[in-house]
Amino acid sequence: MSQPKPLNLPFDPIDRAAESWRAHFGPSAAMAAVTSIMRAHQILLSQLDSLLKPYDLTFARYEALVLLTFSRTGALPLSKIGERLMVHPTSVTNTVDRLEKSGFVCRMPNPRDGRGVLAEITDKGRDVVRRATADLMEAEFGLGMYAEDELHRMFDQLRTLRVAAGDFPASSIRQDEEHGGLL
Amino acid sequence: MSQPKPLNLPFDPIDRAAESWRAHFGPSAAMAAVTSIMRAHQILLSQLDSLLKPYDLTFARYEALVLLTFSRTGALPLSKIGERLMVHPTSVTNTVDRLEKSGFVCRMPNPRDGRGVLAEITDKGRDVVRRATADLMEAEFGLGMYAEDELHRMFDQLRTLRVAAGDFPASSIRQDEEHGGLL
DNA sequence: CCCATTTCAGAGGGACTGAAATCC
DNA sequence: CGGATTTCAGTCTCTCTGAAATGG
Repeated sequence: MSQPKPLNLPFDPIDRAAESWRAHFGPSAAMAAVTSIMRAHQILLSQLDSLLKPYDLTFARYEALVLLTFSRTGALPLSKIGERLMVHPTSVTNTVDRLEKSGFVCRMPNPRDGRGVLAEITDKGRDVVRRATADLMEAEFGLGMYAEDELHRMFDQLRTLRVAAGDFPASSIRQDEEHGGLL
Repeated sequence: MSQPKPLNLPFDPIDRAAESWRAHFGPSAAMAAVTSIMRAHQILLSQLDSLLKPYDLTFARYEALVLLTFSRTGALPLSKIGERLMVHPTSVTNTVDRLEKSGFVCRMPNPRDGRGVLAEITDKGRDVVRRATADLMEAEFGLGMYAEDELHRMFDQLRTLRVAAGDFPASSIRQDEEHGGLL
């Protein structure tokens, strides 16, 4: 990932593909939607990663570091990190390896479970989170073209997909988190 | 990528992260939205890729093959493929390499430009597209939990991001493609 | 000569499998 | 013992950079 590349086509490539799709296979709103999500992901990830590059971070590593910032003691078992960030155990090991090499975390034995390992954020790690977060919020996470209520609607809309995928039960959704209405 | 993994948390990890974010850095709807897009991408890609795996295809390779199906002659210059699919030239070479090894396309010299190379879809390629497409439409591209108007709104909403990223000009958007209203 | 197209070599990140070690 | 946690080795796909070859 580097630049989001301007692309600068004279037309919408996804819309054009959707038209061809309609002609060949019949209408499929899902095809246009899924392709849009793929492209949105690519745009956002490349913007965020190039923003974080000067800090020797990727978005995945930044997320892990922020999670540690949020924890009371600044330390979490790797298994907990994987659960919260929804990534594979071996990916957590890899992420923590890189963060450790950068000096942002250090591994500690888990005093409450001899099997476990804690990743603990260092002062250097807390500092880099502060500076990187300021940059990300300034850049509005690459979503500055949306009003706040649009962002809430996007969150609500995509949550339907996450619930259907079995991430968590719909029953756990808090009432005041519903933004799809007339707000 | 393999399974979308049930995850089965008792709570929404993104919502929980958003709450912590609010407490530490102040409210940021953008953070929750961008994390949702990341997770949605992960869920959809793993579902589609595991669906396409029996056909020796990934979603990226499938997209290229479909693009060739849509072309009049069944052949396109690699540069055109990269432009339409929004991928790097070297990624196109890689994609076509794999499709060629699977026997789904073959490389031909471009009769209209000695520098160029055409990727031409084979009969075997057309056949695999037919079968894979049937599977994908049956699975509704992993978006079967949404009504059609919701999918249209999602497309419209994400198009704003793609326009802002410079993919194509807003002025090229066709009027009858607007679904954000009262449809 | 400059530019476009494509390929190749190499690096990087992320995600996965399977096997092993360690400890509950 | 079974089960959980973590690591390691290895594979895979995609993406990018830089350099080269070819031809408009």
